[in-house]
Amino acid sequence: MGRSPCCEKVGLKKGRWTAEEDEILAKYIAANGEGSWRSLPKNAGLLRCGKSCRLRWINYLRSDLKRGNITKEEDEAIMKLHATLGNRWSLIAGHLPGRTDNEIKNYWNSHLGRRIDSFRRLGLDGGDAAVLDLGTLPGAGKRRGGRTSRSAARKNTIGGAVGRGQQGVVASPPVSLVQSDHSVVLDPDQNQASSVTNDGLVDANEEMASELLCCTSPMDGRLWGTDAEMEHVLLGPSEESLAGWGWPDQGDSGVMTSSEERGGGVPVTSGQEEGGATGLGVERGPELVTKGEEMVGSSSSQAEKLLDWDLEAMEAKLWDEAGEMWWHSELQDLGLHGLADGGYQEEPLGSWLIFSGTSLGDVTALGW
DNA sequence: AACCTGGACAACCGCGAATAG
DNA sequence: GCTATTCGCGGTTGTCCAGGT
Repeated sequence: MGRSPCCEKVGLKKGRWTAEEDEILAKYIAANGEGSWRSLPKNAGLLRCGKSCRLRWINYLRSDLKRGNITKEEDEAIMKLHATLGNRWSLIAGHLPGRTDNEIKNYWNSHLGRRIDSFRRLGLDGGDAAVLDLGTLPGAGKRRGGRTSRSAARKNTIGGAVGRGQQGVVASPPVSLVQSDHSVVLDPDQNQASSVTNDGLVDANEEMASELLCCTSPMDGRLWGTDAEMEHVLLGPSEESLAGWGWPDQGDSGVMTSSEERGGGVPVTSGQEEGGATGLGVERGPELVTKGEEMVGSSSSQAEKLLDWDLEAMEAKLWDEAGEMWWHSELQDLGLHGLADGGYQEEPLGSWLIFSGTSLGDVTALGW
């Protein structure tokens, strides 16, 4: 049985609300209160769907809404809450007075998600425990519109270009792993992961903790992780650790994930699992590629897909500053230049970073 | 100066849950 | 208990705008 539309759509206005419409809606609700959204537009004299009126009121016109930029404290709260609650935006919004679920969702998609995505890309660091301040990462700070830099010219979402609006990282929040309605967070004080439900912490699983990635410190809001964890961030947990955790089995589901559509080979769940449980996306990288191993064929190709850094822009910057592509010669020194199928020919800098084990610190020391 | 591009945010859409009749 | 309706949520798309080319 199909559902009847929430309201008669013929002749109804769509798109941006005008100031006049806002005024009519606000006055009507002030006089009659919220609710009865279906009949509201007709009674108020608005050519809008009741659903649209509700959205407009909840997300924009309500007097208790807090306007203005998300504060640093709110930013940190969102990070922490998302690590625990996942994409349950309404629940997160419930902890942030004056903020709407839509606002937080948009903020996450355009700010925090990208920051974490950047962190994950930068996290292939052979050094000590990586600790990055979110505020220092790309995407931090309020900014409106406009192109950013040369790096913006190349689409840098997971697996490459995605359709407008998909915003890449949305489907795979990296800070927690979910089985059904459980998510997993890591307590930096105890260095262990805990399984979390809506009701709160329910059990700790140290074995899982050793396998799971964690990038967010719930305590101070900074990205956090040991070398091993950073490796997991980029290369993914082991097959065994994911057993029973709803890892999307390519070919079984019959539903092509967005990454599969892109041919990326890095499965990403759609975010909302069948059956109502909100599933955080789980992203797993290719097999671990160890420095010093023979780097041929699919392994190195997979590593490059995983690493999908903005290598073109990075190369350009290094070229600008160093005046030469010295990594080419280093690859030659490693005896790797010229491999037909290594993948690095298209991204020699990426290959050099992988093969040489150059760390984030090394790259940033170069001014990147 | 005109066009292109990407970021930010508002709004829409579809679905499931809850509720009313 | 069944069906229709309403509500609320999360994902997605559309639009605006400003910086880059």
